[in-house]
Order: sequence, then C-alpha cells, then structure tokens
Amino acid sequence: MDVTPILEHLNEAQREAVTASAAPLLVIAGAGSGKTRVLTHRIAWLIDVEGVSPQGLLAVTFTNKAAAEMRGRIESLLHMPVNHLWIGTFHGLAHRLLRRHWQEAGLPQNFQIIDSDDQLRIIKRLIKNLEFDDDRWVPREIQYFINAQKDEGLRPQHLDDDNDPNRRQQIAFYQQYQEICDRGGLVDFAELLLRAHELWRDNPELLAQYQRRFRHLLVDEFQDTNSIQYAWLRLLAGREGVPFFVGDDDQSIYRWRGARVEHIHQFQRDFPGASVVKLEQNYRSTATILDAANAVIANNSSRLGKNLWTEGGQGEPIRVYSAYNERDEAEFVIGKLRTWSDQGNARADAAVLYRSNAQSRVLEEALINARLPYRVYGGLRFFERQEIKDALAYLRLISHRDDDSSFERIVNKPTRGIGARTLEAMRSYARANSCSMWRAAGAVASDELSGRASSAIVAFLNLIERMAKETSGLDLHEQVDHVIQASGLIDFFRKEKGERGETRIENLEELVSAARGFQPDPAEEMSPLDAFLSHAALEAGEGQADAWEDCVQLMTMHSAKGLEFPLVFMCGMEDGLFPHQRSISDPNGLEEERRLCYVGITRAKETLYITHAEQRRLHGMDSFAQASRFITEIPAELVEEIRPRVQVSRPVSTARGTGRRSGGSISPAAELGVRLGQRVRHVKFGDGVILNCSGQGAHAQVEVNFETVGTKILVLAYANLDLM
DNA sequence: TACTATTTAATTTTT
DNA sequence: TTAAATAGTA
Repeated sequence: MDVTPILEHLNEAQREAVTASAAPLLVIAGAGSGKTRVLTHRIAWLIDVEGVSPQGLLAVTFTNKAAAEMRGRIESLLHMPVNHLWIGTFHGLAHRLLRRHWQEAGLPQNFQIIDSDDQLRIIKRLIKNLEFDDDRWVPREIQYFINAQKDEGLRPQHLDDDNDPNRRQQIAFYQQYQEICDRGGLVDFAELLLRAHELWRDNPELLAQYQRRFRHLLVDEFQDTNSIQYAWLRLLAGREGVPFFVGDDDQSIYRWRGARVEHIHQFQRDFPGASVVKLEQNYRSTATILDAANAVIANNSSRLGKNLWTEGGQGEPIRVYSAYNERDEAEFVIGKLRTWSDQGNARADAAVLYRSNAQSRVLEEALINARLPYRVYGGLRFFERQEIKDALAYLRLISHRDDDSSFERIVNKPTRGIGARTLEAMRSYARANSCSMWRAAGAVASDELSGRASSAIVAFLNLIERMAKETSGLDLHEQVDHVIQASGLIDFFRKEKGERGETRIENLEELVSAARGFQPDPAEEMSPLDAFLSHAALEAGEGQADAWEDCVQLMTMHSAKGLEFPLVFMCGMEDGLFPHQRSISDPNGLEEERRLCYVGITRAKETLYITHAEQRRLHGMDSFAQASRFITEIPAELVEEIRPRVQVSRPVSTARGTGRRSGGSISPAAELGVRLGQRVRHVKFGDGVILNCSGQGAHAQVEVNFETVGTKILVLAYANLDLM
C-alpha cells in the first residue's frame, strides 16, 4: 500500500502521531499546529494502512460543526463516503446510545431532549410551586448547581448537605427537578452524558460489546472534556482501547462550564504506557505573533509547557493603540478596516475580537456609520427562537402528552382563556397526584372548575388530540405546517405589530422548510417527528444566516477559538475588562483569562492590533482603566505603539484628582483654546459646531456636531480643525 | 389579560 | 446604558 498521500505534507511530529502504534497517545497540539490534520490523517491511516474497519473507530468532538468538518475532511482524504464511522459530539453520541438502549437506560422510548432554556423554565416553575416567600433562590444558580453536579457524575443521593441548609435546599431542588424530568420523559444536556455513562457502567455486557467494537477512540479538544465525559471515555477504553486524544492545555477556556484541563495532566496516569507527542510548529502566524503568544502564556504556572515556532518570517510588529475612549477605539479600528478593505482585501479576512458581547455595540455603530458590512457571531440560534420553540412545543406535545415543559409553554399561547388561576388548579392537582399536567388538565376540567375555564381546557385538549389525529401519516413538513396553522400560532404572530411579527412568521415558514429538508438517520428507529425534535434540540442551528456576504467578523475571543484571520483586532484590552473583573482576583481565573488572551493572539496570521481605551463608558458610567497587564507581558521589541502615549498628567493636587478627570478652575474649553459653540471646519466632515470639550494635552478631545455627518468626537491634536 | 412603570444587575457558550 | 424581570394599573 502506498502510504505517501497520507503522510506527505506532515512534519515529523505530526507523522509520529499519525503513524503511532496501537497504544494510548496524547497529542498536545499548539494553536495552528495542524491539529485537525493530524486527527483526520490518523483516521485515514488506521483505515487505509492498518486496515481498521471504520466501524471500529469512534471520533468525538464538542460541536456539530467540528464533527461535520471532520467527516468531510476524512471523506475527501479517503475519496469515499465513510458510513458506519461514528463521528459526533459527546451529546450526539450519547443520544444515539440512549435511543438504542432506552430500556436499559430506564427511559421511555420517546424521551425528549430539553435545552437550557427549557431547563430554566422548569426550575423557575419548581421554585414558584414550592412557594418560598423570599427570593433567596435564584433560578440560574439552581440550574448551575444541578448541571455542575451532573457534569461531575453526581446524583442527588450522592450529595451530602454538610449540614448547610442552603446546600440542603439546593439538593432538594435537584431531586425534585429530576423527578419532574423523569415523569415527563425529559432529558437535559448533562443528563444525556450522565445516563450514557450509567448505561455502560451498570450494563457490563453492553459495555463489553461497545468496547469490542470501538478499539480506537479519537477525541478532539480534549482539554475541554468535563468529568463525566472523561469517565465515559475511560469506561469505553477499558484495558484494551486505544485512546488518541488531541488537545492543548494552553487553550483551555471553559472551566466555568465544567471543562477540566486536569484530564490532560492525568492522562498518563490513567493510561499506563501512554506516550505524548507535542506539536509545536505553527503554520498560521508570523514569528512575531507567536513570540508574543509564547511570552504571554509563559506567565502561567501549571502548564505542560510548549513553545510555538515557525519557519516563516518575523512579519509586522504588533500594533498597540491607546485610545482615548471606546468611541475613539472604534474609530481607529474602523479606519484600519477601511484601509484594509480599500486595498482590495476580503473583509471576511478581518476579525474584531472582544472579551464581552456588550463591547460590540460601539463597534457596530461605527461600522454602520462607515457603511462597512459586518457580521456578529453568536446571538439567538434558529431553533432557540421563541416562535420556533412554541411550534416545537406543540409538536412535542403531540408526540408525548406528558411533556409538562411543552404543555406549560403553549397551553395559553395563543391566549385561549386559560389563566393563572386555572393553571394553578392544574398544577396543584398534578403535584398532589404526581401526574402530568396533561392528565391533571383532564381531571380538573371535569370536576373542579367553572364552566368557562373548564371548557377552555377541554377545547385545548381536543385541539391537541385533533392535531395528532390529523397529522398522523402526513409527511414531516406537512405535519409541521399543519400544526403551526391549526394551533393558531401563525395567526397569533400575525397580530403582533411591527416587523417582529413578520420575522416570526418567516421563521415559522422556515421551520417548515427545515422539516422538508430534514433527513433522519435511517439507522435510528424513531419516528421522523421525534428524530426532527431531537435534531432541533441537539443542533440549534446557525446564529446568523447570511454568512456569505463579504463581512468583517465580530466576535468574542471565546467564539474565535479554532478560527484564524489574516487581520485581527483585540479590543478593550484593559484591566477589569480583560482580564475581567470577576476573574482578576482569583489566580486560577486569571490564568484562564490569560489562556483566552493566548487564544486571541494566536488567531492572527499576519497583522495584530491591540487596542485599549483609557476611558470607557460601562454600565452607563465613565470609568478609567489601565492597559491590560497582558499587553505588558508582550516583549516590548515586538510591539509598536501606534500613537506614542503621551504622559497623562492627572493633577493629584485636588482632592478629587484620583478617579475623575480634572475639572479645575479654568474651563477645559478655554484651556484648549476653543470655546463651546464655536464654528469649525474639518477636512472630511465639513462645517460644524463645538458641543463639548474634555481632556487635556494630547488627549484633549472635542465633540462636534457636523452639519452633514452628525455628532463626532475628535481628538483635537489630530482633527486639524479650522476655527471660523 | 395586556400594557406600563419600576427595579435590578451587568463574563465567556455548546450541547 | 440597557435589557430583562417584576410589580402595578387599566
């Protein structure tokens, strides 16, 4: 067999990993070191050269996108479709197992997956039901608690209250939440993993069967595995399995959602005889960028240690811009983007990164002003939209009457005269008889309520039953279409005023198209409807649709992980924002922020701008901040300060001198030699009037209302204003 | 039940 | 500043 196609274009370390013998291997893959390439080539190697059947491989990723990408790459490498190859997310694979072995897993055959929003609603309702008169119990915190326990593989009975009444109550919430889910046949994301783990743990024969089948376990982004995922992998690997885990401890940025980078450190202990390969040669960035990244991350302790290098050139220096405020920062970024675009570069090759979503607003405004098309990553995904979830709730109820979560969501949407009082009666009946809302509704309607409320409920129950009957036997998309019509949802949103209602209707129509295009996996023995509902829960869809226009990319540093761009801006690099205030005092938190910074820097291929503002409006308050400590961790010789930072002399003579901008006795305007209301002329913006002045020296700026372009804030020293 | 005023809090996100 | 949740009003 000619192995050249698989091995050419691989460097020594990559080749070592790809061709490794069948023993546990940990690949530490630095940013841009060809991680995905190693993973896909390894799979190709196993299949083509080692003769491993595709059925013997299990490849696990964290996102659906990564899974789809991996499958595509393998297929193009092997020039054939690879059916029977299990590639998927932890959740997707766990789901597949649970569908196959629902009985052993103790689940109803048509169990439904709920997303975090559904989960939160259930918890809120639970808290309300228990009628606590104080608001000590924050739903989000309970949710966090429950998921954290599940991520660690813990059931309520494993938990000790430590004689802490607070904790005791949290455990009680967990317990009751779980009862609600079990009664309704509902499985949340963490539960998928936990159940899948318990399924194998408690069914040794079943486990053995899968162990025999999956000898080779390939895991991407291994540093992001949480405890239950790792436990699941270890179970499956057993003594004979061959783990091939790829990750980077320096890019672990998800501890707050359960990821345990320690698994990387533990690997060699858990898998005796394991070896480690480090990929340090980088094919993405210039040496300058890599040197900066290496220098920053070197400040972290407890790392395995690695140093990125490249055969490429030094490249441009990293440019640091000290903006006066966040608007100045945005103007600067947009100016550079304009130039980039005008020079014929693709806008999509430029990314603006920030620490928190709130920062995008100012940037977006500036981009709109400059007429530069842009795209913000993140935001509501398709299947998370309200109207979509409403429609899905009807479908779920049709498939599974006991789904209380869906019942509550749509029982009075559109309004059909089932108010809070009626609902309360049903809830208390359901609670007293430990039954679902559906059954409670039937019981309560017949003997407890006034005629009006009772007939409203009966009408609702009949509606669902009728829709179930009418849709049975129809094609999936016809079912969906029928339900959004017959439920009255379409009419309900049609009445909603403004553009929002229109969008909602369009989205509902889009849902029908999605159903039309949906192809269920024939291997799964589910009804098309159930398959579609699971799909909707596991793959929430794209955040933004029109990805194809050439747009500047705006996103958080977190969402930038795994991506690369020739031109990158890292904005808001200030202590308090990045590293974030909430992580700054905790050494572990600070190290994670630093890893995030490392991720950000290594996104850049050629040009990296780092910007920070001395003054920033945050939560409606102007505040001052130092440049991020991460900037100072970059060696000075790699950096070029765009505008030499003038010594900011804040007078300390006055009592209020520390935090506030100097007020003094003479007006700032007079100090600057301009007066409020003065008419000025700007080369580009034309004529205007000075509205406001602030700052001093090189940082002095004026707010000018221009006749044609509106209000702008300009740095006086650079604006070249003509006084008139 | 729907609309409006008031209060409150404010990272990061995939499944 | 602002978005979301809650409380109060028509």
